[in-house]
Amino acid sequence: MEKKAVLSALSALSQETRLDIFRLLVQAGPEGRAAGAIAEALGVSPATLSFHLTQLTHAELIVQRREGRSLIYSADFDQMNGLVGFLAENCCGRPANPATCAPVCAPSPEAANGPEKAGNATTPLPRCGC
Amino acid sequence: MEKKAVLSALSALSQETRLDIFRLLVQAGPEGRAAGAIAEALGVSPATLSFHLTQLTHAELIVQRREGRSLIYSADFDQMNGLVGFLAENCCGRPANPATCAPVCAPSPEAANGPEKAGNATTPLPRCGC
DNA sequence: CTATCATTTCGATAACCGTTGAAGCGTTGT
DNA sequence: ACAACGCTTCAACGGTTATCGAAATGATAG
Repeated sequence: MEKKAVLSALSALSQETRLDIFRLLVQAGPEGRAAGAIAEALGVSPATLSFHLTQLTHAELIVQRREGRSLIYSADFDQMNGLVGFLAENCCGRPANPATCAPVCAPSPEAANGPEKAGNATTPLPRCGC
Repeated sequence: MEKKAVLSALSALSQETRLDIFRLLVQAGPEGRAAGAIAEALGVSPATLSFHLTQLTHAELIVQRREGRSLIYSADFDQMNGLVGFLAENCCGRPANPATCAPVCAPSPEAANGPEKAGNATTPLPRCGC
């Protein structure tokens, strides 16, 4: 993923309404949601929503398709993954130090279910090679 | 990680100079870099750099410490991880669909070394529970 | 204690961003 | 063909942000 693309993705997500939209679509999965449904769910005016959807689309974070007279938007998961990869790239320099960069490279335990010990570095961490 | 914190982190990173600074510090690891060294490495004026370092510090993405007459800045890896976790939270709704959200939850193969098949969903993916 | 060095703060300017109401465009149903 | 509907585009405004030179701060070294 190129720096320019990452920058526009971060720029797009750095706005509360757009972050809400994106997260809503991430949680909605590939089925996505109609523009009107998003507007209602988040309580924003159609004009404002359209503006933000354009921004997110231009940042290539979401994708549009037509269904009847509605426009359905859904998250672009590949792009989202590329973003994370870019930030963690070459983390902790070389040689890598598992003790410090492990949290970045390994999925967070709190996102799965309960909090656990984060220090079980038994398996290598694929993202940065720690 | 709270939405407000995520928002200010994204906002801080959505600016080219700050993204450069942060990535430089991510790659520098816990040792960090002096403000002057960062300014030289990125070719920005001291005043401008200081402004951006303040922004990143206020977003809690980086941390400051003193060493001799220099101020050393380093990335806050916990915060970075929290950011990623927040974006992927509850991805693809319930029930989760591994086929579509796997790329988000699993570390990207391109960041490790060479590109591989991304579809080997043999083990469960901890971040979103797919 | 003074000089020097690294970094920050100040003040001002120009560019960018988010929001809104009104108007426009394409699609559906009668 | 016409009216209703969903959504987007337009034009304009108020607020925020990035950048710079100059001056101030804080810490070290001699």
